[in-house]
Amino acid sequence: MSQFKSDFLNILSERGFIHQISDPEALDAQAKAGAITGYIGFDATASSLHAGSLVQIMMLRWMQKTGHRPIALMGGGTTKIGDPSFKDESRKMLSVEQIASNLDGIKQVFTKFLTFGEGATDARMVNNADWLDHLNYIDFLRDYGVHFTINRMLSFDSVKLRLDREQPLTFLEFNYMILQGYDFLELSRRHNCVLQMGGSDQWGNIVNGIELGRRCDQKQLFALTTPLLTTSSGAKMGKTASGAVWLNADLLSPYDYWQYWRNSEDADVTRFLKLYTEMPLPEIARLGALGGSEINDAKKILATEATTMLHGRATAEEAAETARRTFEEGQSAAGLPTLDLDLDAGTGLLAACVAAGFASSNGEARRSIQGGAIRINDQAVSDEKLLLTRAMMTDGVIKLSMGKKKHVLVKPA
RNA sequence: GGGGGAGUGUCCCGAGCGGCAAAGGGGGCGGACUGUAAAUCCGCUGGCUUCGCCUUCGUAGGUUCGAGUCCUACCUCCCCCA
Repeated sequence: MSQFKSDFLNILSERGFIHQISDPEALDAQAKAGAITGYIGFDATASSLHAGSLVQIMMLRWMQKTGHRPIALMGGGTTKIGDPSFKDESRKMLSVEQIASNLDGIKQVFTKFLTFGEGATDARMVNNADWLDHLNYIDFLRDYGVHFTINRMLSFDSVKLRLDREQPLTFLEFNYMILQGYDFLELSRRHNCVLQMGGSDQWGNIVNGIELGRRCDQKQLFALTTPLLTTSSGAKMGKTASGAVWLNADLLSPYDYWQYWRNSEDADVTRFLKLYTEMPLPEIARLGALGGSEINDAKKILATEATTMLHGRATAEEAAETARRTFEEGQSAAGLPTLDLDLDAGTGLLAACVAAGFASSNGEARRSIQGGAIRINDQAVSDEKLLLTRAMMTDGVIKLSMGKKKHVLVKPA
């Protein structure tokens, strides 16, 4: 991609955020000429965002850092519909109460990445329920429905998956892209917002908004999408076996968050450093060039920097130190998750494994033990009927582990 | 309204002459090898008080010693005709 004139696009481009831009030259010129306003929408489908949304959040942050004004749009209204883009089946409908409580959970994370306020480059948080909830159906159809043709909407790739699979695409969901387009128009009118960013799966939806802006207000709006982010082996960002990589600390501890980045694949390190940290590019290039086992140092830096972005420097360092003692010295480092159990009467090993989250049933725990996965104080155990008692404690705790990476410190209740 | 087809292990895809806890993938977890990586190989992948018992194939009934498999009704979806 050629050099841009604006800092904003240059940085996004160099760091690998850009997949497509609707009219790069014109957007670049506007961003060069003065502060622009751009937004990204977030739907409230869960009580926390996960690592998959991190790229979007970082884009908003860069936007602010380069002198522009970011808007975080909460999908209080659109979540009631559910985005069908590239989904092979419809999502369960969320209750209004559920959406409201999800929004509360999601909001907190933005304050860590953005500075909110009323100033020219202060970030705003708005909720599309503010305008979507009160739309008058007939008026809306007459004013905006005329600008959309079914012919065109059916041509979008985002709905093809559903249609090709002969899965139902309800009229409710089909309206999602219209409402998202309308959001863009509304933000452009209310906040002079000219840019919508999002994942590449959002391209179709965003372009609809651009179209609407042109037709209704003769105004040029822009789209900028990020590449679909996967790990080198093709897994989606932000999902692991044990579930999503949540950003809220009450759902995923800073230690586990640090571990997520630490376990990145070699081939991803450079890309991730660019996207998920603010480290200067020359430094990243140096780290990325490390070969063999030295790249582990780069991964530790990635983990600590990425965790710092979310949880702060001190917490990140603490997670790094806990990991260092656990993995490099093999100690039962304080800072590992702890678990209170009855050690006087003794607690069965199976129950302890379930309580520690190593297994979801006794049967699963039993199989893990038979497979040699469970260790007590770093000694493999094979007796599934074993009782955990005070006699096993060293330094007041029993270290219970599964595999190389999962450890819990058991304390007397 | 008429005709045809589909719904399988609560992660997904998907086989399944009436004997089935149900083939095979993918994914995941664990082990070996390594560098807390990748690749490769091996094991596990419904629940329990585990020599056995219990619950699973859209839902509810029925036939049968025995039903994911056959019959009936219903639900949901797809296609064709009206």
